[in-house]
Amino acid sequence: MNQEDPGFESDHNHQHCIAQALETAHTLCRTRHQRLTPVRELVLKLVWQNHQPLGAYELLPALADAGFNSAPPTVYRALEFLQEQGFVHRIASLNAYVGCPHPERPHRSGFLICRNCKRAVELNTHDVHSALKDSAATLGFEIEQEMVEVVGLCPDCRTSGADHAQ
Amino acid sequence: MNQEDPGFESDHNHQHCIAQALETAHTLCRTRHQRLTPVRELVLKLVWQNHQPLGAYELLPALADAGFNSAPPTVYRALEFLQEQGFVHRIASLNAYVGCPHPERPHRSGFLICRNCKRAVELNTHDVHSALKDSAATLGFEIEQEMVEVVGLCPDCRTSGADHAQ
DNA sequence: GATCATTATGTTATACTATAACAATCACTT
DNA sequence: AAGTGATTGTTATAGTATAACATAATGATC
Ligand SMILES: [Zn+2]
Ligand SMILES: [Zn+2]
Ligand SMILES: [Zn+2]
Ligand SMILES: [Zn+2]
Repeated sequence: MNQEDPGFESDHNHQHCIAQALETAHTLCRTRHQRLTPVRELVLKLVWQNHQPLGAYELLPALADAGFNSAPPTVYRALEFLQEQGFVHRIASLNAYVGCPHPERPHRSGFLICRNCKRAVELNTHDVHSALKDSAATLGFEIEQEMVEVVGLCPDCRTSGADHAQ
Repeated sequence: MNQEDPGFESDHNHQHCIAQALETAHTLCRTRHQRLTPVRELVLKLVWQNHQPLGAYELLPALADAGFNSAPPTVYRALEFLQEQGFVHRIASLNAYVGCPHPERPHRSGFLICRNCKRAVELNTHDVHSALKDSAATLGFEIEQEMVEVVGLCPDCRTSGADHAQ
């Protein structure tokens, strides 16, 4: 969303993304008097392993490997907490979860999702929100949450000729 | 989306909405050489029974009553056809389906969804799309589909004091 | 430190949503 | 009438998410 965010640039140092996300989460939890417990931290780390949204059930094996209970409620509870804190977003059209690069302030999330490589990049939705607010105001509707999920082809997949029909 | 669409006005003649939707569907199917079979027509009618999105499994009892097979594939196939023809939209955040008032031309759908009365109103997403296109262009992303789902309070539910926290 | 209330996790079961696979039937063309 | 493709019936299963209750860990209070 900011200039320094990697977007769809595939050659960034992703270990840095992960380390940064974990550190931010720790800091925010401390100031918010919330607990980033081991299982929550692990789920956050797993969600951040790459920029592709992960389904809840894809996380369970790794939880089992780490010695945690790996029944669905465990991962869903962790994901619920992480969402409440703004550390991850749920992508409804994929039933999947992805790390948020800017959890320090709550925001309306929007995503560009590549149908080929499956990466999802969070979008600055300022202008989209303005447009939505106007439309909603016309109808007298009071916005509380927005979900914007755009599917298409990322720059890498366009140039690599992956633009065959889905 | 157009001026004459009811939006959140609850006192419109909804039988007219239904009749209109069915007639439009019949006409479009004829020109498109598609078949609006009895089960498809029934599902379309059921989805249009009100302006609240309906889950697939909520349609099954009515299918059984009408003498159709009421196993899930029946309704999912009908919904798939109706979506392909643009007669209904799926709302991903609700796992639910709602009739489209303007199936005559394909369009990117957006919805305002009231968290209190559960009604969903389709939105003109022209300005939203413009904003999205700009953001996407900056990142080199090629848009193919857009999903915009906004949750909040409709005018009726705001004035009737239903604006307690969810 | 012991007590207590609160929060978090473990565990089992189940609800909800959607599709796979194959058989039977229907509709249209030849 | 026969053949072909589309549609529907049927059974089974995959995939996603939560309910309910037991147990354990945490943090505040005495
Ligand atoms: Zn990264
Ligand atoms: Zn891609
Ligand atoms: Zn209506
Ligand atoms: Zn309402």
